[in-house]
Amino acid sequence: MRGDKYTYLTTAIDYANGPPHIGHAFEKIGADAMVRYRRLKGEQVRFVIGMDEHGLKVLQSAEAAGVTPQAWADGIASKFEEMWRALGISNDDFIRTTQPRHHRAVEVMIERMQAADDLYRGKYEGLYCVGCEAFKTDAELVSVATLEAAAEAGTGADGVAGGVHSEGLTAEERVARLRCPIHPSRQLVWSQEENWFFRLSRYGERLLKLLAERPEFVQPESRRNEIRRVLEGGLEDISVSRSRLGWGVPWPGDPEHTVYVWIDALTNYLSAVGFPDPGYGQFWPADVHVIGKDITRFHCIYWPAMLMSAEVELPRTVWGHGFVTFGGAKVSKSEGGARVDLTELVELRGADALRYFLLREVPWNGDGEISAQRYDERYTSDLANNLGNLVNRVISMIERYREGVVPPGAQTALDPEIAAALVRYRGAMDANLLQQGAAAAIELGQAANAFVGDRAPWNQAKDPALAGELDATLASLARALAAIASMLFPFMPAKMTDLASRLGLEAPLPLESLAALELAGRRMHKGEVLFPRPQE
RNA sequence: GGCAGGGUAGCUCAGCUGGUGAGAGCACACGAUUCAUAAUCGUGGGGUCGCGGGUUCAAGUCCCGCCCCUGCUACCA
Repeated sequence: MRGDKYTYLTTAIDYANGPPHIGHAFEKIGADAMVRYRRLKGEQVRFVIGMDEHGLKVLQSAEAAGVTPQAWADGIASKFEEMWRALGISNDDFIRTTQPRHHRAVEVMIERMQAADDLYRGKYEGLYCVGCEAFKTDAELVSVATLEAAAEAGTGADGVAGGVHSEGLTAEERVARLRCPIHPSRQLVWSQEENWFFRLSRYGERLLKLLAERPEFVQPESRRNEIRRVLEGGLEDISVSRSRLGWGVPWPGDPEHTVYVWIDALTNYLSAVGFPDPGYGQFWPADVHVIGKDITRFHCIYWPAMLMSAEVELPRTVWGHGFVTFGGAKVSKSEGGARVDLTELVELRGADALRYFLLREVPWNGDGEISAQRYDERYTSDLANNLGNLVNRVISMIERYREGVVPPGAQTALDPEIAAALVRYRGAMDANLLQQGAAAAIELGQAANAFVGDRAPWNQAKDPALAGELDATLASLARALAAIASMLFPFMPAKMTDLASRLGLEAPLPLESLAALELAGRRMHKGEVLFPRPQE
């Protein structure tokens, strides 16, 4: 219907001020599962991940490390790319905001927005921290009273969480009462600078209309309701340039300014597919922007408004996933995730087990809690006992009773269960409910295990008159394993490719081919235990 | 403070527009089985369904009040 249009799926680009942690990984793993599922359905997919490398924090990190900001960004970017390779993330491209192709796209966006008369020079004023060389918002500030309390408690300023409510206070009151937690001894300055502004206020009605006509634009629903509330409250124009910050895309025609984060970072989704060259239409509009729920506003308000202004088609959906918490602590991208070392977690049981665990444990449309104990339990019960053991016992029996070759066999009671599991699986995966998709596969494993008990193939094998029954038992079980290999491939690409090869297949089969699957004649081999039980 | 969502077995959660004895998975106990990774299958114990009122023949399921948790409340990404 859409010709050879690719399915285009993106993740948020990560900010280059620190190494990757589990919050970054959760998002990429989930997005990768969505991508691999779509490929399994036969879609041609473009999957892009990237880095946001401009801005103050990158500059500061680079200075602290004594390197140029570009060198700093290069280092961080390579760490991220290494991690994505280690986790089996199948992105086709890695866009970086310091690349020339991105600068070009940003410039064109600005030119178009300018042509629409949506950009103007205005004054931005607010509390400015001289130490940080940056304006600060309420969310980034603490009150003097809070600092004093912390000092009394002996915890110091480091542990103080930001976040104040200063609406209604005069500039003088704000200066007197609020401090930057990074530079608590310095007074903030009420300052102003001339910036470029985007007439976001023009787009409120059109955005409300967008939500009404295309509710799927913001998913899941809980995120959509939040966005609607913001829109109903009315929009103000936003400043989109900075004059005191050098590290960014120079503002076209006004090189004293650099492009501030919104137009810069969000435009990556276009620059990665070649915008403004006409070929970008092969990929654009994006089918799904996968993002963390904390940045839905930027993707569901700023971004579509910018695209409307520039007369570029809007993405189809924005998916705002939730967060992983570890022992109650948020481990999102912006919180550091210091309590869980991602590299250690990958090494513990391998990338595939981690991918499975996260997506099985944390709903893709909400938050979830993980722990080391939980990982143990989930791995042992789902992967080692249920699935791994099933693979082992089925292939063992085929080797023992049929020389390792799948016999031709009639349908059994298990086959309708395979079909039913596939229906549930597709329903869940099409709705991006990855957790439920994984559950459907494991439930099929449980059904297959129960089926083995019911049929007792070891008894069928003792009576030559039951040879046909035994054939049917083994053939059905083989079909179940092939189905599971495909269903779990988006979650565990390496392990399921391994499983497929043990089943005599080159790779997990496309979903379409599972309906009328015939494996007779395939030679199976058991191999090493697929998911070893944790050693005690 | 306002808005939104949530508080159901030890843990993670299903329970849609009110109605047969309140469920699943994991964990635990017992039984069965031997193809298999001390794995598997079956059975069972265990819950004042946040608290207090109310509507109704009947309420986790509706209404009111309260307590607790989470998210959002716009220019950090």
